[in-house]
Amino acid sequence: MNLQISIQPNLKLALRDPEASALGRKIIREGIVLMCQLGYEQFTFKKLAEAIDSTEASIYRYFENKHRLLLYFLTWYWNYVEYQCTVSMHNLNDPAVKIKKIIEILTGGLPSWADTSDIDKSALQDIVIAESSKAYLTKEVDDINSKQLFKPYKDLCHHIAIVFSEYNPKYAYPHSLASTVVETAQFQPFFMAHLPSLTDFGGEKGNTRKVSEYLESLVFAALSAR
Amino acid sequence: MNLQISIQPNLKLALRDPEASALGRKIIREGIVLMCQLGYEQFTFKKLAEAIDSTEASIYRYFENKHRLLLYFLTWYWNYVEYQCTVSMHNLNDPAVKIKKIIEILTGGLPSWADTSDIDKSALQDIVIAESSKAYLTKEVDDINSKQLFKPYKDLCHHIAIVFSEYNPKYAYPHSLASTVVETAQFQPFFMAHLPSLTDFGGEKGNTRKVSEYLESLVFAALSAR
DNA sequence: TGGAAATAATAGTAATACTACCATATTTTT
DNA sequence: AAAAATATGGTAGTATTACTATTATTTCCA
Repeated sequence: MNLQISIQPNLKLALRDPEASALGRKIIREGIVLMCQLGYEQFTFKKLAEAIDSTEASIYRYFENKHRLLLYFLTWYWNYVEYQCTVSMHNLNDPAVKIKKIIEILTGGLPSWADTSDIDKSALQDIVIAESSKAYLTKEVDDINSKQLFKPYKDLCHHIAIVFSEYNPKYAYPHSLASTVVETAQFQPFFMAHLPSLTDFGGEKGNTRKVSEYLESLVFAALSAR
Repeated sequence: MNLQISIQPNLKLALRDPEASALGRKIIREGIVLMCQLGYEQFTFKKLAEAIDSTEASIYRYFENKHRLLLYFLTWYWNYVEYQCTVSMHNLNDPAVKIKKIIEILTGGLPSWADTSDIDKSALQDIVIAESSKAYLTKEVDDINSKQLFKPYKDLCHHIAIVFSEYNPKYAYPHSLASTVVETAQFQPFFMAHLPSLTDFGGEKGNTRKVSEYLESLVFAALSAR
């Protein structure tokens, strides 16, 4: 089973396929680590070029700008989550069990099994938590959306919404609940680490189990109401 | 009753009180309109200076940088929401009614009654929706938090959490639910406008009633479960 | 009316976000 | 194996951003 196929990001994101060359792969591998360290705002192509012993101009031949590189990272991540969900639910029938599995995956609680890529998934997840909103909270959002670049994220939410509807076909807000859950799965760990008074979870780093429990109780309550 | 008193932002946010001078007031009034138009990334002090017929250097005497100006706007907004909540709930006893009122205010569905300020609240609300996450999704978050600059936001969430606990003292996640609701009240309208497939609400602009209904059902389900 | 403070006007710096150009290395095609 | 195409490196350069500094002028207010 080749994992690469299913997590291949949209090629429109990049000017040329970064997985097809040594330099491209270095841009992705090291880019993830560096953006995680510096944060999106402080991250620059110049710094990345220094880190991988290349030049700014060479990186620009792969990605128009750092926002596209961020989108590439996020696309990789959402495709990976989607893939994990698909595989995990392959032989599950009970929607309740499926929902629990989805939440476990979303909060990163599922140990990522070995795959062929050497992406630093922990760094990638930190990027998703801290930067993913910046993918769409921009004036370019409609333009980017019209190029289908949010498709993996929207598809994931849609598939989650379908499982919610399976559990309770009468529920009126499956898509809103799906996007709320996906967003909350990023925000609550961030709050836990930096603004703990916005949560009810102890400061123990990586207390993702608590976040899962909260989300489970929220989802099942919403889907079971009245 | 003087509204100004209760929505005075933390003075540590600004180098000098912008409400105390004509230039300062222009920075705030026009700054809100311009940041709403351009978005946080494209907004610059230089552009604002041109718009108010002043200079970059003069604006820097009021705010260290544009991130602090954004924080000032958000602080104003959260103080305003907190004030609206306080006044609205003054003679309410039923926690269920209080919760409905809070959600109505959060989604901006409550017509803002006349107050003495001439702030463009519609533009301010657009800024909150599109930019508020950028206040804390930065590597400076711990530094800013240690200066208490998120206090109004955290206080608001805390007060909402208290009302949730009033409704159901046994509920285990009042703070997480409060921050989830406040965040979702911003994200769902954004999705509605730009990524409608992430919601279950028709594209009719300003369909805040639907967002309120979704949030009400979510909150009451969560607080009433089992 | 004199002094302090605020603002304007101008200049300047380092960094960012690119674009352009050319030489060289590598890969692909024939 | 030679020729052609493509990828990369190296260097430069531009416009904009995010500031800081200096001095002159205006406004405030005691």
